[in-house]
Amino acid sequence: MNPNNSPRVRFAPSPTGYLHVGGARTALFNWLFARHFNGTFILRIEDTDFERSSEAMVDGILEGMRWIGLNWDEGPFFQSQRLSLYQQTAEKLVASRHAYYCFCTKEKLEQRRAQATAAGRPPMYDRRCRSIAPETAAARKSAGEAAAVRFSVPDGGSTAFDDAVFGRVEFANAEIEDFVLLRSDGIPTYHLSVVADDIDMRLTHIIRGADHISNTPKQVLQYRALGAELPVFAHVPLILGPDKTRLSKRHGATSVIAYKDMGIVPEAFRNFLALLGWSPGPGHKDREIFSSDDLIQLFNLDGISKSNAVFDNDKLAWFNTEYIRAYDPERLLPLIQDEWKAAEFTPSRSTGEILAAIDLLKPRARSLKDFATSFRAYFSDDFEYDPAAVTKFLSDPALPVLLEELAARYAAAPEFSEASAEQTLRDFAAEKNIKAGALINGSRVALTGQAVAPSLFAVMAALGKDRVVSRLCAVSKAPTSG
RNA sequence: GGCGCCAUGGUGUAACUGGUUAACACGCCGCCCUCUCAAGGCGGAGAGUUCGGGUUCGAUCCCCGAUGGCGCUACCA
Repeated sequence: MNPNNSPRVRFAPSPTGYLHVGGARTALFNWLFARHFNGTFILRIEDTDFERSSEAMVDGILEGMRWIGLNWDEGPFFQSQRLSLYQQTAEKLVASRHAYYCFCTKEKLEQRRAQATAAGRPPMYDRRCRSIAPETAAARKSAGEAAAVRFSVPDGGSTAFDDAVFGRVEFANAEIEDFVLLRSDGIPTYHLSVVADDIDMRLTHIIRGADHISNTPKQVLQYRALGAELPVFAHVPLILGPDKTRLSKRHGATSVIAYKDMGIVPEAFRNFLALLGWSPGPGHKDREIFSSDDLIQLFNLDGISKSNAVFDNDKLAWFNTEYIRAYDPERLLPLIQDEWKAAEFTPSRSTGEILAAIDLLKPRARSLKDFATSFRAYFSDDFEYDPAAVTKFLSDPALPVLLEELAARYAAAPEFSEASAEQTLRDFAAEKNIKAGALINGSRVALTGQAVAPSLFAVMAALGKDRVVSRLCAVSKAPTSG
C-alpha cells in the first residue's frame, strides 16, 4: 500500500559453496516475509572473497532458489561490482574519525595473535595503529604504504540491539575488536560491505542466521557512525544434523539441489523447511501441510523459535509422500518427466495412459524417483524384474504354466475390465484348486516386476489386455529367477 | 579460554498475560484389511518440560546458579 512502509529484505549468500539447506531456509523466510507484507525481496551475492568465490557457485545458488520457487524482485547484485561504494564508505568513516588506517601486515598480526594466545591473552588486535596521527597516517598511505581500514570501536560501554527473535542482546565494547573494514588491497570485508549495502539498498529488516548475532554489534556501531537508521534484526536459529552438530556434508545431502536429485517435490521441501524453526502458532498446531500461499499468509517473525532445529530426513520424506499423493497427475507429470529425462527413460504410452498410471501409483510413491525406477513397467515394456520379488512370489515351478494358462483365458475373454479380470482369475484358481493369492502375487511380479504394487486388477486394467497376456506368458518363456 | 545465544518425548513444534490428565505431526511398536506393501484403517508406548535452588496458594512459563549444546572469536562470509 504505502511504498515507504513496505519492507525491504534480502538474501545475501556468498558463492563459496552451493545453496545449502540453512541458506535456503533463510532465503525462504525472507521471501515469505516480503510476500506477506507486500515488500521487496532482494538477492545479493556477497562475493568479496575472491579466493573462495566462483561463478559456478553463483549459478548453483540461483538454480537452488528457482527450484524452491523463490523469486526475487531486485538483483542479483554482486558486491564485487560495487567496490567503490565500500571504499567511499570507508573513507567517510576515516574522515569522521570512526575508522583509521592500519599498517600492520597480515603476517605481523598472525604472529602477534599466536603470541597472545600462547600467553593466554585474548587474541584481539591491540589497536596500535589507532594512535597514529591522522595526518601521518594519510601521508604514509599516499606515499604508497599498504594500509587496511579498521573501525574504531568505542573504549567503554556496550552496544546492544533489539532482535525480533531473541530480544535484547548486548555486548561489552571491550569484547569487540577494531575490526577491518577495508583490506589493504581495497576490497571490503563482510563487516563493511553488508552495512554499506544494507543501508544503500534501504533494507528494513535483516533476517539471517543466528551465527551472525555476534557480528551484529559491529554493524550497529557502523550504522551509528554513519548516521543511518537501524533496521530490524531477526536472527533465525540454525539447522543442525541428526547428531545435533552443525549440518554439514558429513550428514549427507546438504545442497538443496541434492534434494531435487533425490526426487523431492519442491513444494514439499519448502513446506518442510518453513516448519524448521518457525510455526504458524497455536491456531494451526494440528496442521502440517501448508501451501505456499498458506505460508505467505501465515508467516511472521513472532513464529520464529529461538532454539536450533534438527533436520529430520524422515519427516521430509513424509512431506514428500503427502505432496505426491495430493497432486493431480497433470501437476505431477512435468516433475516426473524431469526424472525420466535424468534417467534417460522414454515412456512408450499415450499421455492418457501415463496420467492414469500416475494416478494409480502415486499413493505408493516415496519419491519422484520411483516413477523412473520401480514403476517403469507401467510406462514402458522396458523394465526389469526385481530379483527379490521373483524369489518371493514366482519361485513355484508350477506357476509359469498356470500363468500362461491364465493368460489364455484373458486372451479369449470377450471383455477385459478390472472386475472381469478378477472374476476370470478367481474362477481359474477355484477350478485348479489353488489359492487365488498365489496366482495374484505371481501375476503381480510378472506384470510389474515388483512385489509391491497397487491392487492387481487395477494394475491389469491400467496395463490393458494385450500387455497382461504377453507379460503373463513371458514368465514361462524367460524364467527370471533372481 | 573469552563473549553471546539456546534448552518441552528420538525429531519438529503447541500450551493466551503462571492454574491443562503437557497437545499435534514425523518416527517407532502392535493389530486389522488380505492380493503384495514402502498403501490404507485402528490402537499403543514414549516427555512431567536438562538439573538444582528461589519467588508464588500454584510454575514448562518469572529469577538465580549449574550442566549441556550451538555460535562468534580472520585483511572468510
